[in-house]
Amino acid sequence: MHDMAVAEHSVADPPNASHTARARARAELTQEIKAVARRQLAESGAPSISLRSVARELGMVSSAVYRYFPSRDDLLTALIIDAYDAVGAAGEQALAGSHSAVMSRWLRVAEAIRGWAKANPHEYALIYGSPVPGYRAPQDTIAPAARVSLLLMRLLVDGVDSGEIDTTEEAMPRPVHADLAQLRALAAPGVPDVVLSRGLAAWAQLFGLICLELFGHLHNVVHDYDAMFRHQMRRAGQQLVSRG
Amino acid sequence: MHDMAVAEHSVADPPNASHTARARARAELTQEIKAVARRQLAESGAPSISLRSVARELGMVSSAVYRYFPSRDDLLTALIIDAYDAVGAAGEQALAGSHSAVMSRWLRVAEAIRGWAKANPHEYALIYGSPVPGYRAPQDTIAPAARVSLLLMRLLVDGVDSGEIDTTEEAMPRPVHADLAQLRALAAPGVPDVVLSRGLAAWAQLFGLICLELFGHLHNVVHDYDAMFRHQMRRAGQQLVSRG
DNA sequence: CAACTATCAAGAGCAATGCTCTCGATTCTT
DNA sequence: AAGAATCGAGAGCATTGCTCTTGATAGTTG
Repeated sequence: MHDMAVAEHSVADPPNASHTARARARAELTQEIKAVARRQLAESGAPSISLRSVARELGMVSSAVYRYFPSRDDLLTALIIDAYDAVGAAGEQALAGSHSAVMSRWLRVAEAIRGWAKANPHEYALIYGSPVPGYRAPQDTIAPAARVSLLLMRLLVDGVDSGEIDTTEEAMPRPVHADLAQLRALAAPGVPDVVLSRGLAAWAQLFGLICLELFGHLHNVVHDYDAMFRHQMRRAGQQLVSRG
Repeated sequence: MHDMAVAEHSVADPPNASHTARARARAELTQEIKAVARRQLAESGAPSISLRSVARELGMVSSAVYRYFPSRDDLLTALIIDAYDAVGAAGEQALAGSHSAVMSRWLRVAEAIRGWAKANPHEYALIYGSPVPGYRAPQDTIAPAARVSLLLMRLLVDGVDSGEIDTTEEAMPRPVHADLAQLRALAAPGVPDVVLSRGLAAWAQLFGLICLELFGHLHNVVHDYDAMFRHQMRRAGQQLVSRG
């Protein structure tokens, strides 16, 4: 659908890339730049990533970096894409080859996403916190962003197929039904409105809780974050599989 | 508890404040600076608030602003406090003098908070998005921050008192119980664990959904945001008052 | 009222940033 | 082997946050 294949070099590549010495050097340096930037991100957050200090750390001059990323925002966009990919991978790995019950898979995905978020708080903030540059959502980012959402969708599809998820119909406002119908057509064939709606609720609860925790809004309220998260996600999972 | 009374001038006031001409001028200018900064915030987001441009707009030189706010971060902190206050006020006003059912009051508060968030997205991002400067949470901010949370607490207390909220006991992990017990002692006397737990779930869902919507994570998924939000909050309210 | 002190706006200045442009040198293509 | 594309380096510009000094007020105190 969207051109996700590129997503690597922000500057146009030479038409015949990939095997000349220069192309290899370029790919490597691009990676190195991202690596240094990612380290700076992890250490002190997105706002303090500076092209100049990245260049300095790599022993080159600042203007040289612009050959690889046309602007600071493009560097950030690259990091955003990688972060989406990383959290998606973390989620996927959490239930790789596991065909256990929907409920336990839900718990595993939730823990995996939160685990990644706590391990990389600044990267999490970069993608799920306030949008940093002037409200960006370049096409390149939306495909990797969807990766983790598709996990939940697959969970819903499986749960409906196996009968683990209660599909008792329920009244639904027309515009809500319209949105859910489109979502079903796009990524969750056979999943009825009620289940999709409960899925969104669980999703919001998952990311809402992580945001509240990570951004300090539960300070002095919750102390054993692990236990609270597990407990909340267990409840969320119950309400996901069987309607309340 | 915490020294919330001050919260206005970031530079120490002269001991005999408030009625000399100079003190009045200072208070006015402090407000003007905040006003201009808030406008810049609303227009183009927190990262592009610059002390220099604020000064320029007020016809003074940049160093003069430092007499009123010792650093850019202190200006931001002032805006954060005001934002917390504003969202708190919005929530309180939504159910001012209304003694209707808990369910409808919950819906009203939720709509009010989201309404404020959509009207002031950058201010919302400032307080509920990624923490901007180096992980700040000065004492001055935590009292205004609690203001909106207390709304939900009062709702829970009222609902339990009136019997509108189902209080059937439920198994609860020990550490979760410990946290909830402390929360109960602090702000929700008489509200059992189950209800507090469901309250946190509703809270997470509310802010999670607003974040997802505001930060663009529901783009191309939800189109009628109003309807979807209302629907989700209705469900959240049902699960808040009666256990699922 | 006079003397003293605290506060203020203004200006110059410093280090750092993002980004642009030019200039040789290298590398690739034809 | 000639021509074109790409590269690293350097200088430079506008902007930012912040500090320090200076001279003019406004305030307090004798």
